[in-house]
Amino acid sequence: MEPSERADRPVGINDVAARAGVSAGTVSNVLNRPERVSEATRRRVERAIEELDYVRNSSGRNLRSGRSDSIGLVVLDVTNPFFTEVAQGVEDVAAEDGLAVVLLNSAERGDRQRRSARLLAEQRAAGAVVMPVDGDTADLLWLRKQGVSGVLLDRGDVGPEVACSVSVDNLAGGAAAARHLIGLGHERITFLSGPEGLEQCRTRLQGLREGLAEVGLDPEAAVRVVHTAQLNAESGEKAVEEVLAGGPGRRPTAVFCANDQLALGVLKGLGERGLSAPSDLSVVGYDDVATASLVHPGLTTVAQPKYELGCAAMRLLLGELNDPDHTHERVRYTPELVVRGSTAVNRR
Amino acid sequence: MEPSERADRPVGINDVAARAGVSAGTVSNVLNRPERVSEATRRRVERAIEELDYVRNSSGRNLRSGRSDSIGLVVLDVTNPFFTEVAQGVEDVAAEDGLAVVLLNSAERGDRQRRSARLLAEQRAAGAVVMPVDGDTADLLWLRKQGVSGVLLDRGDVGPEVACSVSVDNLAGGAAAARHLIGLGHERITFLSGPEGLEQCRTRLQGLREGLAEVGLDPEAAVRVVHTAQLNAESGEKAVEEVLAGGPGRRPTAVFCANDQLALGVLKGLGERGLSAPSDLSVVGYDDVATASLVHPGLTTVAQPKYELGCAAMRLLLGELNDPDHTHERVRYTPELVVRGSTAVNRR
DNA sequence: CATCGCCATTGACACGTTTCAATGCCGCCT
DNA sequence: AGGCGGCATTGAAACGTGTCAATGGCGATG
Repeated sequence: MEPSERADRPVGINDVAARAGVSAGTVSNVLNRPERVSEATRRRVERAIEELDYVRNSSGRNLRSGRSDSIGLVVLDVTNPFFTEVAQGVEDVAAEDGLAVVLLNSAERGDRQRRSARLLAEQRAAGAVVMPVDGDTADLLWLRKQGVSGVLLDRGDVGPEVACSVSVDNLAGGAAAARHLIGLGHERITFLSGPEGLEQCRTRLQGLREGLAEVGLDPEAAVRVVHTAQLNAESGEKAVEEVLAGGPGRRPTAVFCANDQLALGVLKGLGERGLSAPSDLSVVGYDDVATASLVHPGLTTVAQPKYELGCAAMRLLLGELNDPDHTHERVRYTPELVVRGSTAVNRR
Repeated sequence: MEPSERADRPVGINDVAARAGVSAGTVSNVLNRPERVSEATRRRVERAIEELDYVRNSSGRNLRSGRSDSIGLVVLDVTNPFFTEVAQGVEDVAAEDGLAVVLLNSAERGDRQRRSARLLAEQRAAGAVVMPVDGDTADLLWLRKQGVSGVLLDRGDVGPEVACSVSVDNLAGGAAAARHLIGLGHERITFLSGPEGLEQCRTRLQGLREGLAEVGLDPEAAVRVVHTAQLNAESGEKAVEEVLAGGPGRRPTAVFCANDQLALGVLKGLGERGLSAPSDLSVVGYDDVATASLVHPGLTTVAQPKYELGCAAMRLLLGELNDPDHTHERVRYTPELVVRGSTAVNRR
């Protein structure tokens, strides 16, 4: 057996150069600007690369260029299908330009978001797509100050003078839910919200109220708000009791949840009490995650274009990276109501 | 306003050194071995770091050390909650040791798995946790040859002489499902499998057969296999027709699905035909994803310790990274059946 | 035949960090 | 007082790559 590996020292560009009988610079050219090197030597170099199993060292490369060729995607909860679908969109578009995507999970925690931002800055990431915790854009701005272009996605808000952003019109989403429920004759609606202070929830609630006001209903009287600790199914399930109990007025005939996860929890909670949607309570969710169409009855929900959201964000980022004098853009989608079985006309 | 940023050249360790009136080496020491530097200078350096907003460049650091401090996690489908829960486990354990996790999505495609492996090799990742596409461990082995320690997770198989691995006993899982269904009086069972050739599916099926044989039933007569194109809900929904049609014998009274996603699709498909589990068909899934407990009826399923799987894999990897003379281990979990409403005694 | 220009290739340097042997300083012991 | 040990700090080298001005060879042109 021949000594195929002369030493355990990793093989570098110089080893390849030696083997092919050329200089290191030429090898680098073969890798990065193949057109500048003659056919013959290019083949010799390529063979050497293959024979030595050379893989280039991106530390060296990035050090030299001052920039890495991967972008970061900071997501609020890898476990939530909404975010992973967004991630798909980002990945697919990034792949078109040969950029690698590093998926980072802030788990809705400010400290982890900060850690992620630091990591990306240390790696001199080419860019970042950030869905900020609690709409806290400080880390995004810090990243930009460090020279890492960042795009804001889905939450939070910054002026178009500082960064690109992609969002969905939560006001319109809330209003769409309102119109749907009104059309079915519901006039006492509970809004099941997440933790207090989430801008996202507040806006959807406001949309709901405005939708009610549109047809002359008094939002204050018609809607009651219940807060939960987290935007997940468990919280939704626990909240059922409080939702059903009703407010100072009567028991509600419909509930509009800030989130599909919450809504799914509510559906489960109803089942456990021998009740069900829509006969005992009409239920509307928000997001249209895959599960929404799998449960029975299907969940009526305000659908967000998740995949497109990711694509759009990545496109904006690419635009900023490639175009030297780029001007920030704001892309805003309008959500669409998807009607399934969890809502029906009010019979009370 | 003072010129807070003298130039747009990024600030490096030398700028910090100059500002603090020390050498670059000392700054490096403050960062990496603070105990070697005197209290006074340490504070001076820390102040300079803060004032200049210095963040260290990991390219330089990694170049010097020959190794990066992040590990890669190659996952089959970011969209599937099973994998994201595993990812959580990996992340949490990695965080204990200050390692960053780069989540890469192979999307069940061999070429993307290869690309991911290449990326990790180029970055000289500290290690990798790989869930191989089709059990194809070639890329894992290649990574190891490149000096990147890799742990095998959930699928595929390599001897303990080449790498650590973590898996769940699919044979036992299949048998558990079998015993449950037999106990309920089912004797004609359809196994709803994924694409042909998936080792994972084959083993679960074999477990099912062995479970039946245990009580003297003829596996060949009792179980029929239906293949789907993908392991997702859509495929499951489409397969309902074929499942219900039954084989050369009678129509089945129960279906055991290779995957919760498939099972959820089946439940939906039944509903669309005015049928339901468990009265028309008992349904058993595999994985116990969150949705399994949210649908109505709840999905009886073979639960895998997803989070623990991720933790275990990362622990093994850490062990290999820290212990110079490390010997590979094989960790194997036993799944547990979770009984919910989608299965009942056979009344036919 | 001499000169010019073109093209492929080279060689050296820069990127930002870590490491390690060498330096200088101070206090302690004899 | 002189010498020695310990400790904080320094300076230079090294990591692997990309870039760019300089080099050398070759063919074409006058």
